[in-house]
Amino acid sequence: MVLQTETEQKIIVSAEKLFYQKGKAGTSMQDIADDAGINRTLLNYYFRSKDKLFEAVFRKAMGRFVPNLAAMLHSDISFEEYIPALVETVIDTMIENPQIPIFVLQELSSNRERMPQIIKEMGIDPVIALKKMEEAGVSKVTGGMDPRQVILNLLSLCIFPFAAKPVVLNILYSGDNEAYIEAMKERKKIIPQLMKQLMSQNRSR
Amino acid sequence: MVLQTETEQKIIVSAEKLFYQKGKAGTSMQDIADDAGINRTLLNYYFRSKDKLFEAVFRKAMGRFVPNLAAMLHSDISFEEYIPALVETVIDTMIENPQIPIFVLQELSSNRERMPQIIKEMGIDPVIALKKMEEAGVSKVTGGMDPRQVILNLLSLCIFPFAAKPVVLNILYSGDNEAYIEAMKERKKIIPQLMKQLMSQNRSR
DNA sequence: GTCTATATTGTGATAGAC
DNA sequence: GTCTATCACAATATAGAC
Repeated sequence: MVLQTETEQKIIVSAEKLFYQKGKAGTSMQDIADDAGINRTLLNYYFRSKDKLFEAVFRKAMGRFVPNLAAMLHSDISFEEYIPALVETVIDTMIENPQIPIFVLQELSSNRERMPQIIKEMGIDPVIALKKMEEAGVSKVTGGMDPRQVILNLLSLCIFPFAAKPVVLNILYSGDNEAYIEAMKERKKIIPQLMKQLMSQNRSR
Repeated sequence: MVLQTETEQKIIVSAEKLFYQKGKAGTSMQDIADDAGINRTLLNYYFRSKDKLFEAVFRKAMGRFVPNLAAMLHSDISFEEYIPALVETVIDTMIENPQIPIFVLQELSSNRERMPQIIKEMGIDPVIALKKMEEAGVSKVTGGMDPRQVILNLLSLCIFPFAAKPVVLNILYSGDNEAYIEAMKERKKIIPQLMKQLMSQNRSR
């Protein structure tokens, strides 16, 4: 994975671009070869099959987010303190590659058999994660609200505006990409504030 | 659209099911015919082409949400008061068809030319919408926070947990669909509360 | 490693019999 | 309205020359 020929890299770059935008089924090997400016059979030479090539791209995409989420779920640090850094990392990663959330979610939903397997491979054990969350004080801090709802709120606020980029950009920002990006950057400050408010609000009731 | 033969209905039902799950490119006409238990050529007889069939399914899916959102954006009622009913409607619709959000978002992102056109056709004019929002007092209520960020927060909290259902279900609810649905129903109460807190919190600063 | 040629299967769509 | 037969083409993949 570290040592790659120039051709191999060109393939990965084009495959990422097209798979992200049009999905696995919507992208042909020919499309990728054309985009990379190479012969189509080279894709098979380097990756053997479309499935294998896709898997490589998919795992690379997952790998940019899952470690961050896994770190949060397994962390011993106070959940509340962990939020700002997590939000910053996740949003920065998505600003670089806004198509990843929708890509990953779509492929997971059309491929439900492999889901649990991939999740496990990525190092997330749901049971342990929930236990750690409570140990780390999430349920105390949220004043009785199900910690899973808190996590859901955080993830929703971070990820959705990117998953829905085409709609958000068009409807709310009139197609102005600069304005959209600025708004997303602003959310790195907004979201931790909101989470803090929500959690302290709940605590005081 | 009102009077449909039995065959036509079978086609739509199967097409919805498969397009929702596997997307346009991931679904063949044969897949749909098999699922409906009819001959493949009947799809062409009734809908002329795959594009036309898909468009019918897509518009039907959009039509379940856009009117609600458009009603909110164009409404004269106080934004704050409008929230609980909107959240209830939207979440109930998604509980019925959890695959729609990811389906719509994915197809919009792989088909960016037609986007603005369809949005406009559905009766949402971004410029008017934003103006109406401010007239309706959104920016006052949010105490200076960009009203678009408020809308984004609301939509994120409502839609994301469904768009990410496969992940959420597996990681947070250990694959227990009953528990997942219960949690989603609970959000019909949680989200309006959160929004209210967020907006009054901002106002008092 | 890179190309041409080719095998095989799948796909959307239509014509025409019933 | 529904079927069979058929078309034109695109898809993945491999064998073999260079």
